[in-house]
Amino acid sequence: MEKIYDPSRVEEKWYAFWLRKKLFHADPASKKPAYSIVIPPPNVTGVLHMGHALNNTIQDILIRYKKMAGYETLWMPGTDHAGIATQNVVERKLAKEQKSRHDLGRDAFINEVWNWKAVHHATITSQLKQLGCACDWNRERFTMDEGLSKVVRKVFVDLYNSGLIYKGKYIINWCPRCHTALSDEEAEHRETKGELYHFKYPYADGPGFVTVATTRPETMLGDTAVAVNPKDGRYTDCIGKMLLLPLVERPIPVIADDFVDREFGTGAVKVTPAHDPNDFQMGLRHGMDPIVVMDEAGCMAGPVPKRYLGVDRFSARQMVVEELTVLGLVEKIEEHTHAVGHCYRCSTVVEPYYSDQWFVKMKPLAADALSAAREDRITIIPQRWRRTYHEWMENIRDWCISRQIWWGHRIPVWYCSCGTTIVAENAPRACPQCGSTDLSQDTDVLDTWFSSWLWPFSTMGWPEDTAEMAKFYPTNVLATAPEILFFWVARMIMAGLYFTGKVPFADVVLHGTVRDKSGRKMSKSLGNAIDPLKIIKASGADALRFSLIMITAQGADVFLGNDTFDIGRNFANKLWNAARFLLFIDAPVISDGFPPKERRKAEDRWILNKLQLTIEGVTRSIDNYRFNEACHLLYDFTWHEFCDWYIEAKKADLYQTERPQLRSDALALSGYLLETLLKLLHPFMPFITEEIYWHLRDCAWSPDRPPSESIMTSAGSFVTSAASKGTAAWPEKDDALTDPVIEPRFSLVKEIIIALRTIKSENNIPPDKWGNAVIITVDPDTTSWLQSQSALINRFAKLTGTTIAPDARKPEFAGSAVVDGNQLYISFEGLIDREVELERLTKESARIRKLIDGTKNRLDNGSFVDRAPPAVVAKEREKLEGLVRNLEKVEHNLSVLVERRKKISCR
RNA sequence: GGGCGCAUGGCUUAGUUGGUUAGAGCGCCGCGUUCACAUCGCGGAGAUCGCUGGUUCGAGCCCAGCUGCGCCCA
Repeated sequence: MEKIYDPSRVEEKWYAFWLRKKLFHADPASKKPAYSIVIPPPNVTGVLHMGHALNNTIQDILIRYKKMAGYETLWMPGTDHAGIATQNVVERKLAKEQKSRHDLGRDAFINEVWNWKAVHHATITSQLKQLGCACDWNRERFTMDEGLSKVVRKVFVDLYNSGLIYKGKYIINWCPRCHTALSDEEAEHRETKGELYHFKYPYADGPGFVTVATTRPETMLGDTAVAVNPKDGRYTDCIGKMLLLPLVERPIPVIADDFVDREFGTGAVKVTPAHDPNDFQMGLRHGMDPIVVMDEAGCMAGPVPKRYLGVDRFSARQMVVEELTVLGLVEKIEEHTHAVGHCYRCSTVVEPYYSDQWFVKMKPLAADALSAAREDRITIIPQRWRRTYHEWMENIRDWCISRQIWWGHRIPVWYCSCGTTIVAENAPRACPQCGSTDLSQDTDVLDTWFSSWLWPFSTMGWPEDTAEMAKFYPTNVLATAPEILFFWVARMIMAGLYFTGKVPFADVVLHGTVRDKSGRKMSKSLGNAIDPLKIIKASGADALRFSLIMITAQGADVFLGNDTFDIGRNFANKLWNAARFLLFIDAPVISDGFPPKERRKAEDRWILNKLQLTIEGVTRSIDNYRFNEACHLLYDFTWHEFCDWYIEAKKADLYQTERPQLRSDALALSGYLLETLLKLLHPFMPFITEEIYWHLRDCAWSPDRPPSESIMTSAGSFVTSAASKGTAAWPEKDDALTDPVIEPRFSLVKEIIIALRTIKSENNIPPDKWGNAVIITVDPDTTSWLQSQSALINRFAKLTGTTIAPDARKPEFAGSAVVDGNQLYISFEGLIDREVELERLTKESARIRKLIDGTKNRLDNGSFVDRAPPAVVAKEREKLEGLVRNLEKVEHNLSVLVERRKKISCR
């Protein structure tokens, strides 16, 4: 074993081993209880980023933990065709060759995307493997594979036949760059600085004008009215009058509508039904036909003055303002900040656009999904997101599912020249009405989420009654980011309930967003992304995973810097070296098995008790999805208990050769502790734990264990059956090894050691300098207890000896401390610095006084004594007693120092 | 405009039903390397828990208001 752990030498080997052993393969025929997760499918042409790393590590922890705990686990992997994003990527590639998708034609273009997919698909999946993900790769799915495509068509037809899918002309979000409609969720609203323009619209017949305020001058070319609030006294007289729309010279009426906000601008707004969602609604209420004045590229078109034709919408805005200025119709221009929709794929400003699209009626679907959450048939973690989910469900709007792109599931609708619309799973041969074979399929494709929302059951073979559906559906957990709560999670719940009658998962675990140190979202375009693969290369997947999970509080955002991953790297190295040390004790032979109770020493009892608490805590934390808590427990136990105290304490037994049994016991205990620890750590750090476990198995400790067994499936303990519990690989708390009595006793020893070390350190006495300590104990029980631990104290505090007695003589001049009433003294000839000691003790005395004051105040308060639970009061009294006792002794030591100083200065 | 969340040492933070001497990691200071690990060990300094008020015997934790920041939806 190398002195420094090198993950690059072991990770690949173990992943291959797991695959070879088919450890990730789920068997639907298994008798074990099922536990399943479907992966949030990453974009098929994407690359692994930190968000994926966090998301998939969480899933992997759950899967490995449950597998070890005896479940038949399925982690369903797969990828998403990501319609717009993937099409954009391939179009960009074509653009470099001076080609457009139209040059290729639809079929050739789609072919091109499939080729691209074939090349890049391996990237993301191999990266998930590098991360260590225990996915069942034999079941890997793709949203556009044959089976899933069939499900998409079936679902479309079903919803259409049930009246839940319809086609119609409505205003939708249009991306002029991607040339497609977007759903409301895909239009991101961003606060944008702009201007509020005040334009005068003159009356058609006579003098005067109405001033309207708008943020989008270019749309005025499509105005069909000006609206005011009927309750707005300023405009009462204008209602019903006609205005002459400037530039276009079209007469438009002044209408009254409650929707108009009297406070906004001038209280009069222009109405453009074809280019604003609110105006569209107003248009419907007042029977106005929308006038479309832009084309699909966002350039002015339709019934606009000729000079505007083909002008880009933002240039048109300038033109309109300039021309109205010339006409003297601009009253004023104010700065104005408002929310502007941007395409979530390309950030282009979205155009509200009136066009023919397909929609899903959401209200009927939402009702069930809402009650599922209300009735806790589904749990959202952390809980605070529940409300967000409820609110979205309650105010749900219809879902625009048609996209004017080529890459995706083509809408299964055919039109006949006779006017008949045919909605069918498979292409019809002829029109059922007229028999014509001259049919053309709808050119649009479906929103990618229209396949994603079926993911939890389409991947398992629905609508067939597959073994997978029976065993693994519904799934247990969905782990994802809150950003796609609406896009995906809510819709999956709706689809699950509607099509399978079941919520698709019991728990939704929402984790935070990965950010850089200054709080900005990590993104390629910002250039602040940390590449998880670089981290894996440098420090290993285990270091990446452990660091990430350790610093990620449940549901909270994560802030990553370049040094963040040192946590996991250093921890892995610590673990490695602890194991290396134990395995280094040459030819470890366990002659006598796991030591029975009477052979266990204080440190053994203490660490075994701590281990049981750790098993319990880690298990509970994972069950509650508090992964960082589990990491902290494991980190602290491994480093600050197992390594810092236990192994150090055990060195005495391990290095000696006189008494083989002591050595054997120490090895058996250490072996048991280490293997249990490795198992608890395995879900977080799969590679290094498997590697060390293999080293353990490979030595004399495990004569009966084949080295081919994985830590994931290795039940019980190989050290000895005495300490093994359960039949699963995941450790269970063993009540025979808990020992609550030892904890305070061992803590006292630790505190005394720390106090002695502090005296030495503060007085600048080199740690290797040996000396004698005196402990004046507080009672007989403590005396005998500490006496039994004197060897440990001497070794840890690096002392030649310690005198422990209730009436021990205290040294003439010494460094001192008080721990639980026990007085500690170390006298180093001429080395104790009086001033240092004076300062230390003064500080200590002040600290205790402060605590005493607080405690006294509480106890002097009559109502506290009367009203607080007696146990709390008793505890306070006890605390006060102890503090007073300590203070007296500290004060005494202090006074001795002061006296000495006086004497010296008198001389 | 509506909703949600956050504010704890220099930095990042834990603190799950109110009673702990408020923990940790990084950074900092001092000492230390034959005997697992310098990706290390030992010790130390550093926090009136954003502000104001309230509930309570008792508030980092509960309530209200304020300030600042973030997110979501209009």
